[in-house]
Amino acid sequence: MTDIALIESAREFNRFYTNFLGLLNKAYLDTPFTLTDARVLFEIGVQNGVNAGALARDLQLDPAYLSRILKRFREEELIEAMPDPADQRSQILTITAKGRTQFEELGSRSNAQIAARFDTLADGEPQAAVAAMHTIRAILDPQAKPAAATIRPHRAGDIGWIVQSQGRFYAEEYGWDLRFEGLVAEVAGKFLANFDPEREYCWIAERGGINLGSVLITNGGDGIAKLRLLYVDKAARGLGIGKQLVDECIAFSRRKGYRQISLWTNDFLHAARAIYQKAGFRLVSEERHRMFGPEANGQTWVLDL
Amino acid sequence: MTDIALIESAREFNRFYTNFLGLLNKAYLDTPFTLTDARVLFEIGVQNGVNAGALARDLQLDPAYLSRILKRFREEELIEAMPDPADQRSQILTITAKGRTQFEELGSRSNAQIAARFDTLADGEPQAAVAAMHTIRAILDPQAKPAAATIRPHRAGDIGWIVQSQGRFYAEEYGWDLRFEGLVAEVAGKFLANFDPEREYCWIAERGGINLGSVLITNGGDGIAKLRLLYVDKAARGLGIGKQLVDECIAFSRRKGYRQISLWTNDFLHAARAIYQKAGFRLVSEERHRMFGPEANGQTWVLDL
DNA sequence: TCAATTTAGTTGACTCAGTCAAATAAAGGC
DNA sequence: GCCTTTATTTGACTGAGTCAACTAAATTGA
Repeated sequence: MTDIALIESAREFNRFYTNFLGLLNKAYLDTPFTLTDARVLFEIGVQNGVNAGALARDLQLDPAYLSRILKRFREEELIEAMPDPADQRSQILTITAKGRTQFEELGSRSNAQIAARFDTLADGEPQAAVAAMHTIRAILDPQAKPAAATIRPHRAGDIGWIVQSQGRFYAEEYGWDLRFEGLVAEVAGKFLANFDPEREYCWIAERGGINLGSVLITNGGDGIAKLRLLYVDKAARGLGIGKQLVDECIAFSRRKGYRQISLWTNDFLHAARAIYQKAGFRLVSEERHRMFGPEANGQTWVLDL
Repeated sequence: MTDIALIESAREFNRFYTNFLGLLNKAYLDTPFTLTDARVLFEIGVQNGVNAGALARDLQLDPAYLSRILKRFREEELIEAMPDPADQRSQILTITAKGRTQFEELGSRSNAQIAARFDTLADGEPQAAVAAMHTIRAILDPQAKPAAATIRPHRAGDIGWIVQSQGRFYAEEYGWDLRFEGLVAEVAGKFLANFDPEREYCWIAERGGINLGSVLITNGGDGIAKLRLLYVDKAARGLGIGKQLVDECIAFSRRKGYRQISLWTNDFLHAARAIYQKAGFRLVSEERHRMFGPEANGQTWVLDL
């Protein structure tokens, strides 16, 4: 039986968000569409080829009411409907070019609306809000498949993100002191200050605007690529992101003609070591250290290319 | 300018939550009240003695429509309305005993509804969902924000935050390239790596768990304190945070026996320069540079202590 | 001090979003 | 082959919510 305080907190949020959405949704008055119209067109745009009955269920609309909306959309040539070959009773809905234009117009207006709201926020607040939205969605709608993480090159702010998230992680999980964060900052700072795009790279894993992971390749000289600062956020572990990042490093290093990749890790990072081992890295040395407070076991691994 | 991926994530969540609330709100069909009725009674129950005009604004309801609902509630003896002594046009609304009973009945039904949903979740998930709701509320609801920022010493992750937010800010506002972010990372990294708590400090301005500003004092040798990386987030400007941070620096530097504070800034940072001038700093040198791409005018200021 | 304007709330008239029921056509089950 | 169920459509309707005009009270400016 869930704690009453949690329930009341959820209800209070729901009252707040009902108002918040009410404010956002008033904007549809600037278009000829009602909110429900927009929801319908949008859903057809997103899952092109949807079944009308499924649409009514997804959006919790009265089928009779939806039918009228769809009829009007057909008349306005925003969508096309055709009988499902598998079941002549059912209708398959697809968006037309004209409908796609309208869909994009609605999308732009909606984007502008959220942007206007998010632009008033402090740096980090939109990310924190969206990360929280991802959390709620994942809990309340487990069937919704989270979008796959994409991997992209670094851009402004990412190096700072690397420093912040890894600094915080190692402090909280392993009790490492701030010298570690300082080292990460210096390493990452040098990477940017002396960046050689021909032989060095930084990959960022991201989903829905939220950074989830990172890794760098730097030029160690003598044909050796250095794999540094591999990290996957706790919330995104087990999804194969770490492996994807390491695979990118290996492919890049081969492409750039390095003869070997070398990396330093600590033995308590089990998931990372497993990735390295499966990728063919071998352990070449090991040393205990207290560089950041608690005693730890540093390891150097290499992969011949 | 907020990242489009964040905006689209927020919109997707809004579509999902519109449906989720739609499902919850259908439950009102089991009572004689509409959703709007319930929102009205609930809000009067929560802020007993509310002004009718304020209620209409808070709930974004047409005053004519609200008037009819309130009339019906008066007839059903759920609420009482009396003219505001301060303004006879205005009505003060209070809930009656009967209304309170109904308010609690609605509350119970709503609690049961959320409980039914939360009880299907795994252990810890309701807590995680509600924590996420608090996060969203705290960010999006200006009224929920504490007005004042607090200033605290740095902790794990803050240096990364400084690198990220300033790196992004200078890139977006002034077109500086990533070498600036690299420099900030190195400076801040050295600060942590060689930190002398007796003579150096980092202050962070924070509100509601979100960082809003920062500044460092480092030991420049020869009795000179260096003021570095002063920054206030766009969303928090004009609140006096910058001045507070600079004041902290001056007080600390005097306490630690420095003879002078020195700092380097760029002339386009007008607000920062105004703070320095008001604090008594004087301009001692100036030089044009292209360290980070576009040409800029660097300035060194000092304050004798 | 007074007239004009604005504000708070109410009532009349109305629109149309959405619901319910009955209809038709197609599919499924026995 | 017949009965039941499902998908969709259309007719009729309700009532949530909007807009305008009204009254009473407060504010503003001359």
